Amino acid sequence: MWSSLAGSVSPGAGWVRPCRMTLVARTVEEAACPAFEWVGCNGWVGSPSMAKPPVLTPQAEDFPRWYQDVLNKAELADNGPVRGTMVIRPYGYSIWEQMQAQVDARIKGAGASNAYFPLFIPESYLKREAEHVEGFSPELAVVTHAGGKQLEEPVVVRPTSETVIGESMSKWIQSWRDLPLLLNQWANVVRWELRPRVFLRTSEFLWQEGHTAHATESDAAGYARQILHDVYEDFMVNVLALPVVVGCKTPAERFAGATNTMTCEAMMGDGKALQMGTSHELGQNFAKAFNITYLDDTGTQQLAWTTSWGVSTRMVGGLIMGHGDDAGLRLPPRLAPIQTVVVAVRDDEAVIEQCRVIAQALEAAGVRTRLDVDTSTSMGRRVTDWEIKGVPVRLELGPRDLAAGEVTLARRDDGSRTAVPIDGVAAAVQGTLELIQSDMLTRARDARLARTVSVETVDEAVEAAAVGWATLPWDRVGPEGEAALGSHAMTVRCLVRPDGSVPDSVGETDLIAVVARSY
RNA sequence: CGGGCUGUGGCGCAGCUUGGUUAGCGCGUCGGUCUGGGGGACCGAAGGUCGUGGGUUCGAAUCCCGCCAGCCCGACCA
Repeated sequence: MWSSLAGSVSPGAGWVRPCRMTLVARTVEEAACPAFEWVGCNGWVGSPSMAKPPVLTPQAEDFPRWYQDVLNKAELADNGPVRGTMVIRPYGYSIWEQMQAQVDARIKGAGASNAYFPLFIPESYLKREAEHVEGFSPELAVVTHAGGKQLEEPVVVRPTSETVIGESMSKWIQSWRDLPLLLNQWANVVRWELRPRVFLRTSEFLWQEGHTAHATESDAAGYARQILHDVYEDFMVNVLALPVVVGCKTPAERFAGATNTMTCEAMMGDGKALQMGTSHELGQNFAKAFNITYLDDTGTQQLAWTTSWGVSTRMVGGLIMGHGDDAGLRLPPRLAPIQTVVVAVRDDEAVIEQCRVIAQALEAAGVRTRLDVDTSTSMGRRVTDWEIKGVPVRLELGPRDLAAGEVTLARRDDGSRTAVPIDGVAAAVQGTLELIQSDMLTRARDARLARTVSVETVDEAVEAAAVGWATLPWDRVGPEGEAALGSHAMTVRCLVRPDGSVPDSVGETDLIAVVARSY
């Protein structure tokens, strides 16, 4: 619909700003909440004594509670009746649908095709790959009874589908001509969780899981990286406006059964990290377990090399916590299900008619538009509601605007309001949407840099990661350092090269570890 | 699984210490009037087996015991 922004995807040099430890001393409150943002956005910042109580719990007061408030008041999701499950409400689901559509298009662009594999997996399948079953068994939901009697072999509800898909791959792949086999499925999966959080960690969630088989290790490695960069990083940076750090997981943090796990990590509004998506090289582990073999062009039987990769509804949580402020959600225009809302200020025939005309013009220009002529609800209430829902641009039209031939354009991201002529408003909105998209990315990147500190020791990293992220040489950490970080509820989120690029393997020298608290 | 806590209209809470007629409050919901440029005001209404089972008592939301559910904090995960 509109051209992609100029910003390049690759982080390049200078992706982390080295700075003094003094910056670390800033409290979370100071970093997250500059001043009186809670009063609303702009306009009146009345005296605190007169101010109404904030609609949402301020982030600086209680970030988890703020998150809960946003989920409720923006009508994104409820808790389900079974602990750890969630009900995704229509507005929340429309956000997910946007993610699906735009990720799916990129997946197709990478050559993969969608298919569907069963929810139920024979328990024995999981057991075929030792590390895999060990990693997942604690969180498996297992069906032992069905059809009124006990099953001969229990079936597990899929926690991920490497095993069933591996079984199909072994049937479908005979020759080198069948490779690469590039599959994807959109599905729900179940991982029984002890500490659930809506969107971030629930016992059931929605995701996309890609599974591919290749003739050579380098083909598999290349494809896993193609997905990582061209699908995930590109989507997160250019659509979600979240400047993710992309790197390799340490062996301790690897996916169960993988030989290499690569990740996109985003910083949330409270300085914690969130794993937004992963792409795995599975080596020949699953090929061996499921006998995925092919005849090469010399007639020799060979084991295939497989990959898997996924992003989930967790990204919705990342979007909320990555961009949200004390007035609620802030959606980047390219993702927003509603990009612009046209609000009629008064119950006035001419005003409402003009609103309709404007909304039609916007739709015709390809802007996802909502018309709000619910004048029985107070203006202030409607404005607040649209802000909580994070709609990027709000057009307010009342008798005063109409008389002046103007409409008031309010930006959700920075709270600014300007009058624009009604003639040509669609073009103005389109321009503003592009501006918001790039400003949100810039703001998020600056915020992350400001809270990322380069240090030299594990102890310094512990201090720095209390409020943000720390980077330090990986050879100063090692398995022992990783354990030490764990005792402070911190982890190495990923390993990157000094220039910010993704290592070929974690065995490279001079790698940098990114340390943070995480969700 | 170990430690701390909570169950009262849709949501958030008060009441319990010291038992006493009709269980309150805020938000939300519904109706109405005035309003309307940043969660408007007023009037009226609906909505509750006080988690559950037992016990004490003339009388239990309140005291005692059991059970259940949930929340927060410590080991795994997209």
